[in-house]
Amino acid sequence: MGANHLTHPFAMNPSDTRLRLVRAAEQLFRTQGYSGTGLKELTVAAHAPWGSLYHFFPDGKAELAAEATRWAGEFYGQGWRRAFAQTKSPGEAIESIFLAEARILEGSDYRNGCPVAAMTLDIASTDERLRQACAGAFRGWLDSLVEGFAAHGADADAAEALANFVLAAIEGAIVLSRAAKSPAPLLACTPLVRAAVDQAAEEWWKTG
Amino acid sequence: MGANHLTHPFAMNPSDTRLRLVRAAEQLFRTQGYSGTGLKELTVAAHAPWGSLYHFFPDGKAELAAEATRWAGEFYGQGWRRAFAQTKSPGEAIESIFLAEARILEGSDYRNGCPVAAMTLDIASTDERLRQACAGAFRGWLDSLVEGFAAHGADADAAEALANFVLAAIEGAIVLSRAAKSPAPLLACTPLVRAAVDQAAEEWWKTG
DNA sequence: TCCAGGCTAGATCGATCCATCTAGTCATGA
DNA sequence: TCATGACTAGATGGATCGATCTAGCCTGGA
Repeated sequence: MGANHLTHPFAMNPSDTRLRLVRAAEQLFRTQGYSGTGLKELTVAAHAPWGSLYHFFPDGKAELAAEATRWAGEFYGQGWRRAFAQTKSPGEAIESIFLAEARILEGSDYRNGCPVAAMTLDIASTDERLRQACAGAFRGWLDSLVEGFAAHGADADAAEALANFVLAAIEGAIVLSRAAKSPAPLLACTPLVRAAVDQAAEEWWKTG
Repeated sequence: MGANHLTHPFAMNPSDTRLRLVRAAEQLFRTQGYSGTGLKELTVAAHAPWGSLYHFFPDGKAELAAEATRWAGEFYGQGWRRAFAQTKSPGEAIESIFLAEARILEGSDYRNGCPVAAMTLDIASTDERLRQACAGAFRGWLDSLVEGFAAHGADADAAEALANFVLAAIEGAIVLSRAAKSPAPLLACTPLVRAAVDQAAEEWWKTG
């Protein structure tokens, strides 16, 4: 194994076992849901020993799921912020986000949907703590969208409404594409969502 | 088997135990997902004896789920067709569908989401037969929307794309509202989706 | 050199899962 | 009246669930 008596600043840091658990959780929950994923299966996928799971997450499955949700929230939020930074218009940014999602789906044989949506439909009604974790992740994504819109002159209310609309369209289109095992629903939505965003942006431009 | 020299038209009909099982399945799957729902719990909710479950659905949970999905598909599809029949414009119909969904969520403390979406995220990657059942239900809903749009002069391609867009927005908005335990996301989407539909309808009117 | 503790490793527990099986009830029609 | 089969009823099996627990490894610091 890792015989590193490292002098390293990361010596007593989150061993990468912990990170592997979180990433395996995110990966499995997004494909099979929360209840559909067993912890045994999860530790095997993470190449982590069973005992480590309860070492890092004493509260068990729910705590791990909350962490995976938080992790996914930050990860995708950053990607979306990058999409806005690398494009010239909000519409362009949204389109790139949709197309990126289509690639993720195709590349995973339509398995890798949204981990937060999967968790929400699975346990939002059952586990209040996890419901809040999901709500927090969605809120983070909404914020990244609102930020992007505001940077192009949108006022707060309009940006919030448009962000909800865009996020809903993405989440829903992912579900449809997974069921259909085809990128068609996602791709069909893309130009329509983009048109709505472009139109809104034009409005901000005029009134701003 | 089909020994129906029946005096009674309902002689060999689904006893209502079967229907109760299907409805309980639809209800529980939509709130807790497929994997998150136990058959024991389900039979209790349906006031059905355990043995009846495997009498009516010899292939067990998956067969019951497929039937529940089909049932939900037809049930909601009819509701949507009614929405088009009772309104004057496609935009109005879509708005009424969104608002009806908001009422369902509020009335169930944000438990009753979409049963088909829940099934999709839970087992679309695992059980091909159930994935197809989900795809079929979504296809039925898309058809009911396409029909409604076509009745107002939309051409086939435009109607299909718009239907995908509308259905995705509904499904996604439901997820967001469930996570937030608030009708806000759904209500924020409504006017934006309606605007897109109204705009498309105006286009059909001009070109038609 | 030796200790403390972060971490690994897996045995094991009771609960619950889905499915099967047997036995019994009841209505129907010959 | 009696046989048939649809349906009810629940005990039971075998697998798997999440969680707990003990034992031991390994490393960095005393």
